Amino acid sequence: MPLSLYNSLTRRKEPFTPLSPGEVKMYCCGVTAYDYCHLGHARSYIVWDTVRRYLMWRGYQVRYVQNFTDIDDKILNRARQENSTMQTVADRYTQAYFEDMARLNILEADVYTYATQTLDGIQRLIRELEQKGIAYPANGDVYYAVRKFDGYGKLSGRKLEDMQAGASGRVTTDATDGSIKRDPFDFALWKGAKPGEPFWESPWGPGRPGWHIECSAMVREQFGNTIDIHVGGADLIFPHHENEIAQSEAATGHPLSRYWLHNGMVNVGGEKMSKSLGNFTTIRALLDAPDGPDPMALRLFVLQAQYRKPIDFTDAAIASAKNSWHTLQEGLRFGYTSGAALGWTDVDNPDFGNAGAMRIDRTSATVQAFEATMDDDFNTPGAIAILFDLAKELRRARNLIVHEGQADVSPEQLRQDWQTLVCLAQVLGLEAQPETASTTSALTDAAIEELIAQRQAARQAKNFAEGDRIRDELQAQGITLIDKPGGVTEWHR
RNA sequence: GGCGACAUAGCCAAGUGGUAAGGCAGAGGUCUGCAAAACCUCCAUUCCCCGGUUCGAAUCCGGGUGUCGCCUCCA
Repeated sequence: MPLSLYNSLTRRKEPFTPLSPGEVKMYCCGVTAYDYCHLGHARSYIVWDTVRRYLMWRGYQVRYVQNFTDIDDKILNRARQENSTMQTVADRYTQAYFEDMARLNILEADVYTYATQTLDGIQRLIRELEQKGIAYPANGDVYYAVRKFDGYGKLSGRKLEDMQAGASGRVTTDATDGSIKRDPFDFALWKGAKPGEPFWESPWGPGRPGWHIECSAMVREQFGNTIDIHVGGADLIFPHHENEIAQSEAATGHPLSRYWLHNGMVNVGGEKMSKSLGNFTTIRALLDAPDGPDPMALRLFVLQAQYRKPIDFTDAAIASAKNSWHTLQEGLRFGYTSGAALGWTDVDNPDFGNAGAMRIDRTSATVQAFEATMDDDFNTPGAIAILFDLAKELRRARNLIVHEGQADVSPEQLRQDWQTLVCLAQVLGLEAQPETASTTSALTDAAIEELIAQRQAARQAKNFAEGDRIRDELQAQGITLIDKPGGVTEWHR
């Protein structure tokens, strides 16, 4: 069964066939580096990271390019506020971006592009558009004449006439924004620098590029005329991606991208999370909160909804994701917690638990079901349900081993299940680290046994308060006690 | 006003013609001094509403209602 994905350009699901067999050229619109990333950004990059991972799992060689917009009015405003420079501000938030994404287990792009490093390509593109009569200079600015491009509106499904007619109340103010545009929908390719603003020299005078042109130039520089998949937030469809298409296709005469994928928004109380509404939570604020979720729980929160649908960010949703992650995590740690008890001989191997080193049966019913689900436009909620089946099976086995001494499934079968879980989870970017010493206790086994004996004595003396105190003390150090019939107390870390 | 989505249990969420996955929360039972952990079991006769097509619809068609996004920077 082929991988099919929903193409915003055609507004339907289509089978995926790349330009060159086995290779995928993928471009993702990145952030404007003027502030810390919020959960909307988190969702977008988690989703595209997952798509990329799945394509790789499916055997495609993926070349993934993402940009940083480091020239922009908002960065400029920020720099002015702090009496700093655009570059300083952009560098700071670019660095923060890398930190946040690493925590969310988002793979680094093959190439990161920066507006400040693409000036030549940008100017070349603008010049071509100018030569073709599609761009026109005006007072140091350069604008794109949208009416010169027949396909304008094909991605967002709108017509200039409709926008003009309907937008009467909102765009009329355009008439006062200088009136140097020939049409209110024309957009800036180049902005002339006002006194005191940073600038780059150009054939049209000193200035800086408009926002949309950088992506067109970057894609062309990195990939050529046409790529396979162009992704970004749904809020970029218009005008950003529409304008990218207009710029690139008018210049090259070729389709910019064969498939356009867009992720749904993160909502708060039913409204889009955004800077302008002020209802945003940054990734780091959420993760660093006293009772904040594990980054993997956040990842799970995002992937438990289909990527095109809106998701509502609420405390309850995060709490649910935390608990869900706990279950998955237990399953993922199965090899570390129970492998030795099952007689697995390679638990001390450096590669033990490493998905990349595992061999699993890709024809198994479980893997086939996972692929069939993911093939349907990256149905991660369905895929996660499969992960839960495996994780619960493993958790059950682990508990049987802890409580009864042995599981009711063969070590070989458990090995296969565990490896399948680890590998499939990794495709979704969900990974659990083995419990480290810091999360468990520094107590020696002997010390623990001694405390348990003390508790046993207290309980026999009906001094339950003391007994419970010892139990709580051990629990606080990550030691769980299990009182079994017959006065026997077992424990595990 | 234009364009586009979506509406499934207390909450989140799959499922696009064959009789409702999964997660969270909750309930009961076993066990316990009480717990915890664990194990077992239960938890939508029904998919926003009204019509229609069909042997059969959450799924298709028509109409309605509601919510959201985009039309300005936005992941």
